[in-house]
Parts: sequence; structure tokens; C-alpha cells
Amino acid sequence: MAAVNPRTWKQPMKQKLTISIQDYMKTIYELTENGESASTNALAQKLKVSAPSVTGMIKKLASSKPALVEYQKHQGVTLTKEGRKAALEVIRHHRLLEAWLVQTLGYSWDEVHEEAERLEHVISEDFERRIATAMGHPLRDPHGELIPTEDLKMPVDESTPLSSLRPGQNGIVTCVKAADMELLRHLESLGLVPSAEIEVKEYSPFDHNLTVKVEKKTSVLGFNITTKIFVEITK
Amino acid sequence: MAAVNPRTWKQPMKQKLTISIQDYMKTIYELTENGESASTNALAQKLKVSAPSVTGMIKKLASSKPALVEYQKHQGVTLTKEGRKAALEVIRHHRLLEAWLVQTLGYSWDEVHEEAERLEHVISEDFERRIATAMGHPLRDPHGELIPTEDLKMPVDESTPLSSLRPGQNGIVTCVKAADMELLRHLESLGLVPSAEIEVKEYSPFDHNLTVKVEKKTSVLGFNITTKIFVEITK
DNA sequence: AATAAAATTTAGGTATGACTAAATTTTAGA
DNA sequence: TCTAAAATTTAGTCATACCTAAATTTTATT
Ligand SMILES: [Mn+2]
Ligand SMILES: [Mn+2]
Ligand SMILES: [Mn+2]
Ligand SMILES: [Mn+2]
Repeated sequence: MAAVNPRTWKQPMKQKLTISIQDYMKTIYELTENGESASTNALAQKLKVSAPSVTGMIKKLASSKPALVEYQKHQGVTLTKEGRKAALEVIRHHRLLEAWLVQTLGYSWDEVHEEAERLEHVISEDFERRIATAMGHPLRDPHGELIPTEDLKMPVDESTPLSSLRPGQNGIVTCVKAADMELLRHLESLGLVPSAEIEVKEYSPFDHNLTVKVEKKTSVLGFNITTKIFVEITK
Repeated sequence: MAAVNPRTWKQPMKQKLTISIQDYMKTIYELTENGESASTNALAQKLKVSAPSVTGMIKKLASSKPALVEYQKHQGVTLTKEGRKAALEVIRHHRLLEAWLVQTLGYSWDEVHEEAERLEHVISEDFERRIATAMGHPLRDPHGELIPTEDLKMPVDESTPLSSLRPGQNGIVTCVKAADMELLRHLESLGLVPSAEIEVKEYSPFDHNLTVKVEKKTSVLGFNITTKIFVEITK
């Protein structure tokens, strides 16, 4: 119910990270998945915080023991090993929660995100274990995003973006990487949800449009959509 | 994900109360249920915070618009109508969550409290509605505590403390008002849980001990226990 | 009524995590 | 290579919610 005096903290504990820090870690993870470092501005935008606030926080994270990020002025940040663990812990919470909310409370996949965004920071490890067990240790969340394992490793994703398929190829949707609720609802109306089967019918080399067929429905999808849908190629 | 600048708050909103404030409201509610006002020290103890911190917070709550508490120096605090609503909102969240965690994740009644204590502050009204609906709008939590209604009224409790029963009277347990996990587990081992049927066998006028029979098990209970168990008299 | 003890408030700080405005550094264009 | 724009950091504040030590007020007890 109450707070802990930071001055009386026993150091060598698995210290609980603040909600802010947890959000920073998660966001840095997402921005550095491609291998590049995360810029101050990109973080500021994603976290909806000013750039100076990011600089301040980043300095703190870099000088904490153990350091959670690697930081060089003007060069952005990357996660340390410790930092990656912290990020994956939050991401595991988030994705398990999304899956659980959809399965047990009938949330739709475009509604869950917000709720999970707040719950992810306050559930116990016990809660995490209970929902994981109750769902039979799912591999992916409702969007198809991979759930970090209990020992905080991120499974490798074998799937490829729909944009790389060509006419004649088929696939099963594994993941839809979209945050926008409008877009999510649109894709759902087209049947483009995880585990849907897709046939690629046509490809337009100029705009990279793909014509795809999902459950008897045919749609023409632009490049900015086909790069967000990931599939496991079946043919 | 980020914070709101309090200086740019639009006033006349159903402003979201901070977690600290929510905990103060809940605790003040509990301490004033008997009709008396809550003292600074009692609040400090329950909230695990220093007395000066309580004074400071109380002043803020009293001068906020709308005021959440009524406060007179050295005289303790009581809740305003607004304050009571705020308290009941948190209590409803807490008790619905306890019921939900026990029903769907197999928490035991002595484990749920802590988890609910943190979740109560972050679930949405939507989440509240979903779990209430999923459970068929339960009247009581796993301890038997009454759950405030959706329109934030506290139902009146018809039950009486076990301590007021005498040999020959029977009752059904409605509520066990104990916070201590050890005690809760002990009572459970005696079968003293909500909806258990109790027969009062003996009464010792000197120490107010009651000998009771629950499911073929007979126990002698001290006054400090019998005042914490509430029953609906059936005979 | 006087005084000691208990309760409460005042005074002065701290940590966290935001913000704006100004300065600096990096980057990219001519 | 110089320079302007963009990105980033520094400097200085602020709100929230705690804290300890000291002062004050209330309350009991003679
Ligand atoms: Mn975890
Ligand atoms: Mn979050
Ligand atoms: Mn709480
Ligand atoms: Mn509510």
C-alpha cells in the first residue's frame, strides 16, 4: 500500500523497476529489434514524452548498477543483457495478458492493448505463471506476436512478410504487426487474422500491391499493409 | 504510456485519482465505517506512512475541488459524498478482483488480497464490467465482504457477529473479517469459511468463548475470533 | 489548574519523472 | 567546406508523495 524509502533500499536485490522504466525498456527493445540503436527522438515519440526527458532517463539507466542500457551521447541507446531481460519480462507480461483477456473476458484483439499496457506493470510473477499455465503456455499473443519464454528468451520467428510472396504462393497468417485499431478492425473484416489461410493471386510490380484470397474473399493490399502481415509459407 | 502534466489538466473532468489517493480514500472509508472520524495516526499506521505525510495528503484532499474529505485540524477526517464514491469505486474493484482471481485462477482466499491491492488501481471500467458480468454480479467477495454495487452504493449487511450467538442457535457464515493470512488458513482448516453452517454448542460467560460445530468438527473459539466471523442466523 | 504524554502539524528535505527554453552537436545540402 | 536544419543535451523548474526533526495542540492524570 505504501512506498519504500529509496535511501533504505537494500542494494543487491532483484529491485523492482518503476513503471516508467519498464516502459522505457520495452520501447527500447522494440526500437532496437532491427539491430540499430534507439534514438532519443524516436523514444520520445513512442513514449509520448519530451526529448529532454528521454535524455535524462537514459543517463540514469546507463549509470545504474547493473546498467540497463548502453549509451553514448548523440548515438542513441541499446540494451545491455540485463536490460534485455527487463524488457522481455514486461513484454511477456503484456502478451500473456492480451492472450488471457481475449480468451477469458472476450476482449477483441483491437481492445486488449490498452488494458494490458497498464496491467503489465502490476501483476506478480505468480499471476504470470497462473495465466500462462491456464492457457497452456501459448506461443503467440492475439496479434500473433511471439511471447517470450518463462526464462526470458525471445523465440526466433520463422515467418516472412506477406509482401515477399508472389502469385501461386500460399501462407498461413502468423502475425499482424499493427497498432492502429482502425486498421486492425479493417483487417479483421477481410479475414486477415492469425491462422487465416491466404492465397496470393496477383502481384503488381509498380506499387507492390498484392491481390490475395482469404476464405473466398479477394482483396488488393498495398505495400504498407503486406509488410505488416507475416505468414508461414505453405506452398 | 506517459504522464499528464497536472498543470494542463482540464478541471471539470472525472479526473483520475492517483494510486496514493485511491489508497487513502479506501483506508479512510474503512476507518470511518463505524461513524467516527479517522485519525491521522490511524491512517498513518494503516497506510504504512508517516503521520506528517498523512497530514499533508489530507490537506490536499480537503482543499481539492470537489473536496474528497472533510477535515478539521486535530479532529481527523471524514469522507464527503464525492469521497465516499471514490472509496467505493476502489473497494468495488478490489472485491470483484478477489472474487475473479479465486474463481478463474485458483487463488486461495488468503493469497488474493495482495494481488487485488495492486490491480484495483489500474483496471478500466470496462474490465470491471466484464468480470462482474462473467461472475453474474456477485454480492460478496471470497471473504464474504459485500461488494459495492455498480452505481456505487454499499449494500446493507444483515448479518451478525458470531460472538452474539448463544447455545442452541445456528447460523450460516456470511463473512470472515480477517486480514492475517495465518488466521485465515487456520479458520479454513476448521471449516469456518463463508456459507459454512455453524451450530453453537456452548458459551463461557467469563472469557466469551464459544464452542461451535462445523461439519462434524467441534472447536472452541475465543472472543477475538468470534467477533470477526459474521453469520446469518438460521435458528 | 498544572503538567506530562500522546497526537498532530509545521518546517525543511529528498527522489522520481515529467516539462520548457536555450545551448550544443551532428547531419546533410549547396 | 561551409552552413542551415535536425537531433540531442544542458539548465532550470515543477508536481507528487514521501521522509525526519521540531513545534504545537489536545488529552489525560494528578
Ligand atoms: Mn514475469
Ligand atoms: Mn505500459
Ligand atoms: Mn492498493
Ligand atoms: Mn469502477
